[in-house]
Amino acid sequence: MENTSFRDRVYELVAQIPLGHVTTYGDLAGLVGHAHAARLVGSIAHFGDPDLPWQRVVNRFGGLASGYPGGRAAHSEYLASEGISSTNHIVDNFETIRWRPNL
DNA sequence: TGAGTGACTGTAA
DNA sequence: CTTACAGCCACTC
Repeated sequence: MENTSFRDRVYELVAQIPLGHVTTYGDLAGLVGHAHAARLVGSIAHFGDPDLPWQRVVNRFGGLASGYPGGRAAHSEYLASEGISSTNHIVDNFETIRWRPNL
């Protein structure tokens, strides 16, 4: 029995994001089978498990999230501590560090 | 139980 | 930058 709810799949994926890499809400949503549910990923991020590295999850532009606790500044600094440099609230080399579970 | 809200995306204006 | 519409599911109240 696979209790594969949308939320559980997102948890698994986010938990598997390697250090120094990031992914997008749309990608996570699509990977769990709901490409139009990017919003869900955001909701789950807010109400879900705070221990997961949501800071590695960014929007389609590779930019920082809107409601991250502490603001985008905190988010950018958090990413910097993982080796992810960012400029103007947009992660550097976004396409390069963009992680995918199929890889 | 039901309504409201949301850390998003895409297209359009 | 803004607003608007449409789509998805989970969470809070």
